[in-house]
Amino acid sequence: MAKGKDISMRQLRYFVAAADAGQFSQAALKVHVSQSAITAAVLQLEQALGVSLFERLPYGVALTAEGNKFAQHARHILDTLQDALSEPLFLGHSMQGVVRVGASYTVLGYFLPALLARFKRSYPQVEIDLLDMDRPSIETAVLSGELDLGLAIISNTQDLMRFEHHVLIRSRRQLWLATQHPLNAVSSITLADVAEHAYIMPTVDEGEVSALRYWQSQGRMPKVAFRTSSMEALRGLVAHGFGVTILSDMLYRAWSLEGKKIESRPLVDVIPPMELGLIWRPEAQLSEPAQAFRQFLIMACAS
DNA sequence: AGTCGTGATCATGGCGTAGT
DNA sequence: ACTACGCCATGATCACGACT
Repeated sequence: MAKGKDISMRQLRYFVAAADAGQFSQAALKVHVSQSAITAAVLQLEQALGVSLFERLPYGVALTAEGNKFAQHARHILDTLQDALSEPLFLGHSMQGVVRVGASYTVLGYFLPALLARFKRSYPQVEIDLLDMDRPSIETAVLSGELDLGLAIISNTQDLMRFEHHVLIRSRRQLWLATQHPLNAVSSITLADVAEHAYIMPTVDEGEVSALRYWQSQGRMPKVAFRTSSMEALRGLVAHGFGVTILSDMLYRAWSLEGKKIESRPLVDVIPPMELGLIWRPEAQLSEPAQAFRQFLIMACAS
């Protein structure tokens, strides 16, 4: 760094885009600049750092070991900046109070923990009183005012008009199956194909009701071999080839508890996505901390 | 003067295809 | 099965312009 060149946020943005895309030209499309701008930014970074960040391949680029490490830092820097820009820090540190939040099982397990940690950093004095409840109980408690906010799979909610709501996440539903499962050899999989094979029915968070809804609308029924409310059991059964299931990407993990691989494949039939959302009482005057938490979730999920 | 972006152009290497 | 060829997408480089 003899010339004392500074590293800019722009360079980091382009670098991360390139690392994500694996191709400079694709990264260029994503950040709306020309390919040469990406090349230049990466070159400048490499010069400033004194290491090569990418291995140049015939088709695209691949991160080097150093590049991979630096990419983690770069992502963290960009995230931190994003947080700083999107969160009202000036209010956050002084704000105090309790927010009563009800969340259903999968929301609690797969969605909330990371977000709660981030919220805590910005609003250290706000306490989130988190309750594990099923969706109908959350809805009743929100309407009666026992809860400030409810977090649930609102694609299951019958009459959403009773609430103010905001959809935080739409998650595509896909087929989960073992690597060696015969369906994995089929190029485009339909519900009719799935109906031929043993099906593992998840019962947690109304999994059965929501599944049967789209099965019935296609005029078919799954061949249910097992029912379980345990996600880990479900993963284990799928990974060992005892059956397949259809669940949202939010819940998907590539490995079962024993470390066996689980594949996920799209279905050609139209299956409604899982919608995770926030509900609150229509005419309720939310407390400041509750408003802050609501706003935080909406902002965090928008990006 | 310095920064950032663009488009034209170049060299490289994989891939498909036609011919043997 | 092998080879030679041309096509194509890729990243690198350069000259130039806009902006501050």
